[in-house]
Amino acid sequence: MTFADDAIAWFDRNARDLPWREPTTTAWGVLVSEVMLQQTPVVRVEPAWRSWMTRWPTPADLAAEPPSEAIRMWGRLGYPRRAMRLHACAVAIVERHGGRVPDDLEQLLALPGVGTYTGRAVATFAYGQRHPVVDTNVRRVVSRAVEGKPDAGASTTAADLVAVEDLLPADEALAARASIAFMEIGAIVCTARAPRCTVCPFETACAWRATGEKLPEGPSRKPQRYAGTDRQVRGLLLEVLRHAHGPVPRQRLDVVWPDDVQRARALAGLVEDGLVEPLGAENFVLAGDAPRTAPTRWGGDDQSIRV
DNA sequence: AACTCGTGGGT
DNA sequence: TACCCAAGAGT
Repeated sequence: MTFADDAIAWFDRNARDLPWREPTTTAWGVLVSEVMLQQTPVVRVEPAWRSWMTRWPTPADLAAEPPSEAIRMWGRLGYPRRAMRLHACAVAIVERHGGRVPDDLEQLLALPGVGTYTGRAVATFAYGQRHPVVDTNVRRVVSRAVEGKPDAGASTTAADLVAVEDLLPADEALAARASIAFMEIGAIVCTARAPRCTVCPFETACAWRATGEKLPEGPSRKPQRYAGTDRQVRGLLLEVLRHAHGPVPRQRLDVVWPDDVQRARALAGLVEDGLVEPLGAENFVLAGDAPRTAPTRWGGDDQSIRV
């Protein structure tokens, strides 16, 4: 038996029942799930994914609306730039690929918000191709089971892709199944802090298990602060803008954070990222929500019309 | 290569 | 309580 065989056998009995794994899920549904799952736990993604797919069943549906609607629907999933990139991704899919999510890896990787992991995940899980799909779970599993090390590097390297590809069965369909199985084992069994080695399909073959499965003492990654950072301030500002119907006066943003310098920097960052647009000197809206002025056939006065 | 970018649940 | 960490991408 191999790691892949054992992983597939385990997955067949233990896989979570997630909506984006249903056979009827489209490639767009898979892509949306993968972007939402970037750094966000499954339990929070699931309801958001259902709402999103109900409102925008195809890339063209999303592309037809302004980015502001995507940012609002994103809710509190975190890292809202992902919402904007997913919108840009939908637009690109319509423009470059006629509204169909491409099945070619190079074309996938060229889409906004689609990187090394997400591109391969879509090619593999939506289209059944054979690619190494390497996320934090897979890096950890391979690091432990194959290399005997308690944890892997912080990001995916070219060497990681090669190491994982070496584990994949030659058969395309089996390789795709092994990839989702490796991820699931990392998410459910071979977890970062409290691995459940006694129920792991790799228990007897695991190189790390053989060494006594010692976890490193300190934090393996650098501490991730939040309180008091620009990220927190951006979150507070965006929360106000998400719930606003019309333009938001600067004064309403001023009250969310006392430090003028930091607040201004955070707001400028949101504008720089394209999440927020200034409207005149003293008002702000989510990207795409600016009322457009259009000429009317009744005369010269500009009239604000929502488009 | 190192850094930024949200949010919330588990321990 | 504070800290860890979660299907990463872009610069």
